[in-house]
Amino acid sequence: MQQSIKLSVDAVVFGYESGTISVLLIKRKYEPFKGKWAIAGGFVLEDESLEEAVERELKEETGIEINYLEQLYTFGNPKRDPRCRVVSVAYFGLIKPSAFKIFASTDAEEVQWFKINELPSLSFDHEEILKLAIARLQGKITYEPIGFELLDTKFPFSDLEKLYTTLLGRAIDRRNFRKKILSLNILDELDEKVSKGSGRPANLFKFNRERYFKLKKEGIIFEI
Amino acid sequence: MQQSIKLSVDAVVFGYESGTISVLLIKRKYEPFKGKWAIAGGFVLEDESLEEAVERELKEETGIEINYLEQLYTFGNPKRDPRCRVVSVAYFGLIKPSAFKIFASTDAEEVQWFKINELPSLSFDHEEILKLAIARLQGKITYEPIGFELLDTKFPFSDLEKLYTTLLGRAIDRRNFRKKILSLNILDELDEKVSKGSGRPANLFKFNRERYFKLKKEGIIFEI
DNA sequence: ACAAAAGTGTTTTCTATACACCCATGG
DNA sequence: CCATGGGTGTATAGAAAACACTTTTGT
Repeated sequence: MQQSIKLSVDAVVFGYESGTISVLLIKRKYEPFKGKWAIAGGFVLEDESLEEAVERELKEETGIEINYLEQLYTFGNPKRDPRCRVVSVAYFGLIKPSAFKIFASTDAEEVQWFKINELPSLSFDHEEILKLAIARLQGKITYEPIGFELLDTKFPFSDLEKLYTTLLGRAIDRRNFRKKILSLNILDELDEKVSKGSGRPANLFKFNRERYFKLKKEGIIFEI
Repeated sequence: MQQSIKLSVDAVVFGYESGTISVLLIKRKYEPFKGKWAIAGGFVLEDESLEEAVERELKEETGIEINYLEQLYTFGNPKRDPRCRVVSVAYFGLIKPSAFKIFASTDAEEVQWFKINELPSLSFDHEEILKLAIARLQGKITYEPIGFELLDTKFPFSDLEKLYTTLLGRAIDRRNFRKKILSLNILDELDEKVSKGSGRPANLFKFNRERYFKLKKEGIIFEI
């Protein structure tokens, strides 16, 4: 049996900054879909693992290096690529946009952050992939803590609150939220304050790595 | 770039009968791992979707047709197959063993149900795949109802209770469990009884398809 | 009558939710 | 002194958990 299916990886990278969730997209330099936006990705090399492939492609096409990536889903519709049969393993990542300078190279003509409610039309079946990724992101916050990968190392509590508000798409009770999060014991309160121009300066917190990842593994039932 | 990665699908099929969870395995007819046990699977054909491929392979190798299959994870370690680079998309299925006659054919020399705590050593990285599948099965019951695919159409309530006890690996409170499940409104009580030799005969129930799948889609938070 | 499995309610405890005022700073 | 965002406690309602006896059948 001669099989000639190609294998690619794609990465949906989410970033969070000042109250909005964005996705990193590239503008394709070559056909098919030349000039159209797409999520970053490319073919897997023969001797690299899938994770190595996503990380390499992300680096090549956008300049970012990411430390949180998880497998999302594998898309194998025979017609998803007009050229030939391409099966794509999609990944899902979270970063702080401020931590990296994005720049286009290789297959990308341009790289840009798009707010998730202001997305352009996309190449291939990337809209479907993105839709699934967004659903997963929203689902995640109900069973594990989120934030470590998206916030600065030191942050005022309101940043975390705003992140959750944004992800949930609705207001949350500040007092109950604080109670809940603090009871999880994943934050360490620092002896530092930060002022945002006006108002009372906020205490800074940082995630306690160890307890954060422990809780993430165990899983929580998280009702906000 | 000339890529020669092969793509396969594998299916972990779980069955439940009289208090034990089993997995369907095949004994390999050819090298590599000839004579060793493995989960069913095989290469994806060029013009079929991944789902079509799993269903075909399952039918060919074991004789079963399954109506509940979901994608589990894609395994892409470069060394997972000794012959060449093979990336495998693993699926996860549930059936009632009683509903099908299993029989070996094509690549399988033998097909057999194995209790999940009495597994033989497996080919390739199939132990890893199975481990993940078991974890997923256990995780599933916390956020959606389980049972429709695993139990007979008519069953006494104690069957469902035993299924949960088995999946959770611990005892549960019968009264609270019954209250919880009945309040979900996914069961219809029948006007039939069944006796198991001794003891009071049990009322039979069946799943209400519509409400079961509706709830499955919505998701539940399920604490037993 | 007894062994074996089915069926059934109430109380207690915990957790989620709703809700409003004071505090610290900058201008 | 006022505008702005930060920080805090209590009361109520609802859900989960703990818990034991009665019923129906076969032998």
